[in-house]
Amino acid sequence: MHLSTDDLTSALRNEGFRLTAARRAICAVLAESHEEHLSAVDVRARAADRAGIQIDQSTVYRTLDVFESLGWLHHVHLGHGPGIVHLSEKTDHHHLVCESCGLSVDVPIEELDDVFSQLTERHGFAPTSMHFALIGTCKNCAN
Amino acid sequence: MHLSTDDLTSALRNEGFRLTAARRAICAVLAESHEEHLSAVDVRARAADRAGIQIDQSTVYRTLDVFESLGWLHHVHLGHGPGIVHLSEKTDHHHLVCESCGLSVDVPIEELDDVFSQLTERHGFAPTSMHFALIGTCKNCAN
DNA sequence: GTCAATGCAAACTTTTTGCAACTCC
DNA sequence: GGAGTTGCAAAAAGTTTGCATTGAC
Repeated sequence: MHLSTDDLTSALRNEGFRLTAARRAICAVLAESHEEHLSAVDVRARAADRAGIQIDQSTVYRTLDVFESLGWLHHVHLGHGPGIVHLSEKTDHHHLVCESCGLSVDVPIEELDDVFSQLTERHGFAPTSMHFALIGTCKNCAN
Repeated sequence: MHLSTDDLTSALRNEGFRLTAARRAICAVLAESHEEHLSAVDVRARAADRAGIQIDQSTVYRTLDVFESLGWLHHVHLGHGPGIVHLSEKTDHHHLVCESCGLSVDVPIEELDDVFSQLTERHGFAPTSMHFALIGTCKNCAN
């Protein structure tokens, strides 16, 4: 169900990219970051730590770019500050961020189908990308 | 209906802030930027131009911060790049940005009431801030 | 005269880029 | 061996901050 590190590394190879220690480590971090919100900086720290090597931040950005251009990865913005990365295979979801407590809730995109198709009907606009979070107030903070 | 430059400047004074040439010019630019999407850099350029004085970018940021902390102004993100500013009095609206052509459509928040209250019912989450645009595909680009 | 506001320069954060050195295939 | 990758250093973009000077009231 979830992509493994090997899935990612061999897919990279299949696409004609070279496998380096840095890339292997980054693949591993992404494969393991199931529900986490990791920034590129986080990815670098973890990958370097995990593989016991040093990896430059620019290498991470470049590798994430490769993944993103292959459509395997997306980055989203939950607020100001760094974007966070997501393997695309993870169930597509929108991010709802509570402006009061900062809590971030993932809502599977299917659950927004009705909501979004209303938008499309009324405004001819079909939301396609969950690139920016929706900011609001969560249940707890509403009380 | 719309706030005038004088509304803004005298409101500033009433709040105990000092009126400077820079602030007057910035107020004028904001009051006149009805449906436009101006960044802080745009505001600086226009205000300086309009008043025939030089205004530092940091002054603009500081003044916009004052307005924002008074709740008179919001800044929103339509995509990567600079945030854009809005007087709060302008009808509240959400921004729909077409990822294909870049077109940005403003949707009055009332028209999203149904859509958003569904979200609240189902996910206990009430969207309150239009801080980030919704990214998708517009009618034209869908064809 | 005081204190808020400004300009200027410098720092900051996140991300991108140029380039020589390296190393994967 | 040769092209794809890397690290390093520097730049870029947007925004924030420190501080001495200015100017509003």
